[in-house]
Amino acid sequence: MANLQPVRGTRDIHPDERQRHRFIEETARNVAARYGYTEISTPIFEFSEVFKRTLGDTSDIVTKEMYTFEDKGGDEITLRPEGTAGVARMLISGGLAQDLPLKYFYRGPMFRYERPQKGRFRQFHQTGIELLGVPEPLGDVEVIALGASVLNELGLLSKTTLELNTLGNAESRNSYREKLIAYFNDFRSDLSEDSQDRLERNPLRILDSKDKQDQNIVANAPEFSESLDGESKEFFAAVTEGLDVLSIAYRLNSRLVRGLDYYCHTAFEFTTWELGTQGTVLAGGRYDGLVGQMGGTSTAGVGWAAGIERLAMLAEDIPEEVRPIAIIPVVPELQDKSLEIAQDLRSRGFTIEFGYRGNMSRRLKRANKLNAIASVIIGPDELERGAATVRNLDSGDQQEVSLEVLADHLKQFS
RNA sequence: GCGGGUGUAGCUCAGCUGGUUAGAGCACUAGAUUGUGGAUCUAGGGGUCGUGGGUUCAAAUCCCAUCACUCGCCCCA
Repeated sequence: MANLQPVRGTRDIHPDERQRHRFIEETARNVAARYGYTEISTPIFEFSEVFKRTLGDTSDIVTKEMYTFEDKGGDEITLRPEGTAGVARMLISGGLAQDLPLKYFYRGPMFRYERPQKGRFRQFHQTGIELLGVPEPLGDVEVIALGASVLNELGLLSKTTLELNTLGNAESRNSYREKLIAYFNDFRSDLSEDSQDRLERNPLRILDSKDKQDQNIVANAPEFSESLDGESKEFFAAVTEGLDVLSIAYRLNSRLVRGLDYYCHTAFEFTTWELGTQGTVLAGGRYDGLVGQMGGTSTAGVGWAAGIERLAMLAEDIPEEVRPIAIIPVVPELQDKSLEIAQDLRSRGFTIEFGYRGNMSRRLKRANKLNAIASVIIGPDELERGAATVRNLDSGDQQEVSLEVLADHLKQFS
């Protein structure tokens, strides 16, 4: 514990930023609700197996990014690095396969042991949706449309590009994989060190390498589209058609691949150019193989996850917190009376700040700093007449108001 | 895990090639203003110069290590 700093890659979220996060979460939750998605939450840790079995042994998440530890009972536990595996596990352990289709929304912290960077943390937050039990391309369309709606409501759709690709079904993907390996093997020694490694573990990854030399080699690599079989092509065509119907703009990107093993068919990413290298803001795809791989009855799935920190960095029009009304006793003897009034107003739904100490001037200063919209000044003179002074802190106008109608009068400020 | 940059007050930073008690603006506290905030003026509090070691008569300043942050690679939301 060095100097009471938070653990690397974790941080405190102060009120202003938490407000931004909450706005994003609530927007996503509301939009998802309109599509019929209801909120769930799964534990933030699971048996390590849950992630190992589903994410694939070759993914970086499993090989180097998991927060794994043994608990006191000797079980191997992992803090969740993403949300989908937990939802799939929930489907199986809850016996929910008979209630398909299911539509879930979730939000919460995720954990990855990575080197922190802009827009990347060891504890970060995602919000996401999962659509289970819909093998039709209409599911992909709905999921992408929902993602676009969320970005739109956040005012961020214009700052992003939707990139779209298909990984085809399992057969198509395997045959493409073989063609790629054959192709890249001829250039093996010319590939970057990273890509030589990828050739063993995850050849599709070479396609989006940022190395110049790699890109030259990739330029002539076989195209995915040539390996797609009839079913895969048809599926993808239906997805793009649906997006066209909804006028959702996309850019086909045959180099877009996914790090996680369970994806098939549709893969998509909403990317921004405003966050430097961590530009992916909302991404997902279809994962029909996941539930089966985990040991449940094979169930179709599509979904996405969005990074809340990243969205928060982009979002501009965050609604401000409710502005309080300050109650200010003019003399110490009126503290109790003021407290009663404050309590009464709070019970009626008003947001009330009660300065704790100091003379009137001091309390007004404090009210101003709290961005109070008005103050109710409780003074002996008015009180004799059963009234208080209400001051509008934006305009400076003030007037005497009978205590009986105080609450009604204050409604103009909420 | 790998490479580059940065670390001085709560915040933004100044402090030249080492030289006495380390500075500014903003913020904070108090007063001018014993029934009126946002402006102004005055006074005040606050810093182991990230941490540890080294060089030196002398280190915020030079060297090494370490930690944190940051940008990029890997990977990803």
